[in-house]
Amino acid sequence: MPDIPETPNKTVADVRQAQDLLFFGYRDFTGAADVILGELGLGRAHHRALHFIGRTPGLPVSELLAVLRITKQSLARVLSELVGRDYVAQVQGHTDRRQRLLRLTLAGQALERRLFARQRERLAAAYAHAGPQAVDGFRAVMRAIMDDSARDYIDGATSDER
Amino acid sequence: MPDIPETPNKTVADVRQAQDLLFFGYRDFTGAADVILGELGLGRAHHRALHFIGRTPGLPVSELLAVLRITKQSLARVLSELVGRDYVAQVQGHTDRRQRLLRLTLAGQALERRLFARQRERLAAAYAHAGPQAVDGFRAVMRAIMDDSARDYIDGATSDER
DNA sequence: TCTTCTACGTCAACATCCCTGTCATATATG
DNA sequence: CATATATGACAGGGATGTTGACGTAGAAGA
Repeated sequence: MPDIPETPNKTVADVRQAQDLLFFGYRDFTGAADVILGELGLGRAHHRALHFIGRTPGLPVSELLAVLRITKQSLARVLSELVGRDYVAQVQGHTDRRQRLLRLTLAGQALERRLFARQRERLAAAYAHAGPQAVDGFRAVMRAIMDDSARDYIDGATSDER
Repeated sequence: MPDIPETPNKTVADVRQAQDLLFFGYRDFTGAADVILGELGLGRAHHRALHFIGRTPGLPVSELLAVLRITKQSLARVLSELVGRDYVAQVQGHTDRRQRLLRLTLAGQALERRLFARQRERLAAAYAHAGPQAVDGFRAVMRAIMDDSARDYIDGATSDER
């Protein structure tokens, strides 16, 4: 299998390196919040839900499902626990009353801030170390790696209330 | 809780954005290989093991454990399956015969290349779109985000045989 | 109004991947 | 020989994901 003509060695090395970078970077960035999550008996799935609810207050369940790309049942377990512990509140939609619009409670906001703080420390240090130009490059590459739908979501979703 | 003095809004927005970028970017990059893995009845854990074994042929089990940061039992299941399917070969260490040095078989190399190809397409397009300067920035930021130990590993581990 | 579609919740059953704890074996090392 | 290390294996459990089926409330069109 000659992969030299189609795939220069440089590209191969690039991809291997990118795999490494993404694996370690993602692991250590997300892992920064694990201590707090562990204390509370929560997992990363809870963190992800808190993040996206905090990011877009008032989003309906269906949208959160689409963003996380997990099934309704997987989310239900996580979400019911977050609601049960009073981190997340559900209110009936105004235009469509079938919807349950999700938002963080005050306790949920406080928790998310705690989780956030750990990741903030790490990221702020990394950004400062790499410099603003590198940060722009990081953003450009990460945006280009993800699916179109994810990129659209990031672009469209401001912190607008619904 | 006044977070304005210590944490400017700009930083807060940066961290939120970085969470989004890393979540979607990592998900879609790793997900690129899922189709092939699914066909073979393998999971991402297998892919990670194949990647790091292919990257550093002849590494002992203990080192793979340290890199992946999972327990011996978690790895054992994955590894025994890869060995059973003849994707990975174990050879006794020469200097320390207790060690089982891991390397990919020819079938393992072929599989890893297939998985690799999917991620390569996505990454090559992203790198081309973002440009070389952005790629440098991406690398700098990802390196700065990860733990020191991970950065050391990346720096030290070339594709040297052992 | 009646029918159909949509948004959501829930239950059962199961798969993957991770964990802790314990024990055994082979080999290295002092 | 005693101890430490590298690895393998077993029991049991937990978090997170899956598919499939069913029910209810409400929206939306014929």
